[in-house]
Amino acid sequence: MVTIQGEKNPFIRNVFTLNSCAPIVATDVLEYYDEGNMLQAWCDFVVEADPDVIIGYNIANFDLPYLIDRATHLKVTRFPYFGRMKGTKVEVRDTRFSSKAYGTRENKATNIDGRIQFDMLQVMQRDHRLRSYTLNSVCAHFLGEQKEDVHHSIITDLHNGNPETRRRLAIYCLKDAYLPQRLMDKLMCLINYLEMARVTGVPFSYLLSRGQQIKVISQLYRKAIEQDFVIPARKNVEGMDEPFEGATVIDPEKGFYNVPITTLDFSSLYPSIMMAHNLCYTTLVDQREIENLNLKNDSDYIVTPYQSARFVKAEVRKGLLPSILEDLLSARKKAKADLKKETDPFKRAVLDGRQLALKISANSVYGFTGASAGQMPCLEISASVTAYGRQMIEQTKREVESRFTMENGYKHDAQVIYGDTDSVMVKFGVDNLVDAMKLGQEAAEYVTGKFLRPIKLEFEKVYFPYLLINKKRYAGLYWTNSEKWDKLDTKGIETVRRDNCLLVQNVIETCLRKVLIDRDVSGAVAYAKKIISDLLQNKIDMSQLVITKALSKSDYSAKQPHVELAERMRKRDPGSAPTLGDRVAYVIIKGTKGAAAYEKSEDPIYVLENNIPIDTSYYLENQLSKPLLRIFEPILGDKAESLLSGDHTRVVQHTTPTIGGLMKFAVIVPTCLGCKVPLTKNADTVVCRHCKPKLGELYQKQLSTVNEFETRFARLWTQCQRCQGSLHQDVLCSSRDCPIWYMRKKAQKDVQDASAVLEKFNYEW
DNA sequence: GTTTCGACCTAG
DNA sequence: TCAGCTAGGTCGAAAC
Repeated sequence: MVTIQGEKNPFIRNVFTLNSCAPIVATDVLEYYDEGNMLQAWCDFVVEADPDVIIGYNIANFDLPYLIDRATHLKVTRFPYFGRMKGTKVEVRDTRFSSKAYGTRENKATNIDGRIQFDMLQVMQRDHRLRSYTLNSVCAHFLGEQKEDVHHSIITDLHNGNPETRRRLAIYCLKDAYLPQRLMDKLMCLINYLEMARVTGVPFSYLLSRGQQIKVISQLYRKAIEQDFVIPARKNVEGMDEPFEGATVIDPEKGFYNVPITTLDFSSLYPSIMMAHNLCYTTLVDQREIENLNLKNDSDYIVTPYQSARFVKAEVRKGLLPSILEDLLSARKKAKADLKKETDPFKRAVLDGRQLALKISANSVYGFTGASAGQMPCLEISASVTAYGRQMIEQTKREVESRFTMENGYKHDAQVIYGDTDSVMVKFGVDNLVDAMKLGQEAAEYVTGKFLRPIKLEFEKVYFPYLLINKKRYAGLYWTNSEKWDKLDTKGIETVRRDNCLLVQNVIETCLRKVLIDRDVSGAVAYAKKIISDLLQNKIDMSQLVITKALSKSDYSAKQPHVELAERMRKRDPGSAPTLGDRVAYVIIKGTKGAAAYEKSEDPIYVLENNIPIDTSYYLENQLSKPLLRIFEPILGDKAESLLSGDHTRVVQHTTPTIGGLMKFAVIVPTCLGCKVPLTKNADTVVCRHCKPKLGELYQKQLSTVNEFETRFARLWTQCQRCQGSLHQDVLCSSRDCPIWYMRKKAQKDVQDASAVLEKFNYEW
């Protein structure tokens, strides 16, 4: 039902994992035959166990509100009092959180005073960019194990079944509670969040319910009070919402470089600019103040490149922001030093995450000053920072290109081929790593000398070879020492984007590895051709073709595949349809000729259940071809075109639908049976407005298809989804010939895993 | 048929 | 008192 675990941290008494399915099952185990009694017993148990922290997966938006609702419905009036404040009722309220970084999301918030809630789903969504955030896929990603999802619609059946089905349900519930805890332990989420709360001085709950601003504000308050500053309650400045110019991205010299490309980076560029020039609210001065205080240019204050904004020097008054930044960066330095010493790969990942978090926190100080919708926007600071940054990257380019020349005794003229914000990629013209690194070191030191402390240009890595596709898009083999490369680094291209299908990601990744690591261009071409051929012959697993996109708005102006699908799913089953902020998974199915993509998107599970054919040519033309051409064109030139034509594209296998009526229905839905006009808005009417006057026979036909479909769909839970053989247990097929018989194996393993869990906690059933 | 623009996601 | 920033590529629907 619940798992309780003591934490190493002496301040946390225990951590409590919640899964609201559990009480339902517990009716058997605990002999509370009345659900109301059971809920009350659960509440009493929580009070007795007195947890400091309650964790779970999606507890904030599902389990807690569900329990409260259920108790209200059953009139268990004493239930909502499991917080630590006696007499304070636990209540659920709706909130809406909207941020550019985290997206817009409708949330429920439950107050359980005195107990921390830590929803691992929210943690995962904030800290990790994943394609899917189901417990299943997150665990597969981080723990290498998964549970089969139990569709909510069969939970009641499992419960009302027999001891065996209830046992199965109980195991699911236990795993549901156990996996979030494993996840939390392995990623050290709780510890990292506690540290973040300590560093920034915000209440723990803010870390999951609020954004970056509150953290900066909080640090600002801390520093301000030390120096007897009072922060104005709210600055109501008009015209603060005008945009300001950001960073420079140097025009790339696109192409494939089979020579070492040296990368030079400013470390923490924006924070170091703010520190170097003492930029802060407390150091900004205007003409009147300069006159009143008799300040002198250069010796007392500096003029920045943004509209001649003026700031006093640190000797006159040290700014609050620069000292906050110093704290954050020294903490990061320590994390990085620890990282160097640590050998355990997982702790390394954690330390790496921590230093990244501190870096993000430091960077968001600049973002905070530029947040026009925020509490203390100050364009003088943010725009000065970016203006300095632009000057610096330009100057760096000039310095490198003017010093490393044949005229100055070097073997070649250096050329900056690309740069973004705080980095420059330099082609020194040498053909080996040792020289490229030596020159990089020399250049970094040379350029650093041209700037104020603590601004520092660092040599970190060499790319060799390097494929520069466009601004913010490149790939290269990453070297930090000349003996062995570190990794294949890709930026911006399909391998790191989540809005492509896995097929594209894998093909591009493999081709890049073949080209950049194995130096086998013809092998890469052959591989790409093979995949294209497989795709057109339907040999690619559907899981490779699933595309996911975030549903980020509630009102869209243009039609899109994932938005239309979410709407259709809501009509089928409002309970399991994606909601605002969720990622919608879809595949593109065959439809009428010329139909738009948004008419051909479909839920992968639905497609699997109904054996709907996939539009493979869409995947070739709209998903694979352009990314492939982009990486092969710089290498092969015009010959790259041959990838997309030739014998391998000729063999096209047309799958014939195996379940006629079903198939027809599924494919026909998006268009009118009468005139083939796509049905856009009222797809549930099945016939378009144009045809409506003469429904008659056509409508009847459609209705019977609908009926047939619904009957068969309802039976799917007792039939195998592929071969229609009868299922003796849940979704396990009885026929070994069935193409999805492996599901049985998976499920068996699942039971074994869960049994091990049971044993560990000495549960008896 | 071409251009514009909204949406998504990423780089830094 | 909800909400870090700008630059930029790419895709596909809508507008022309």
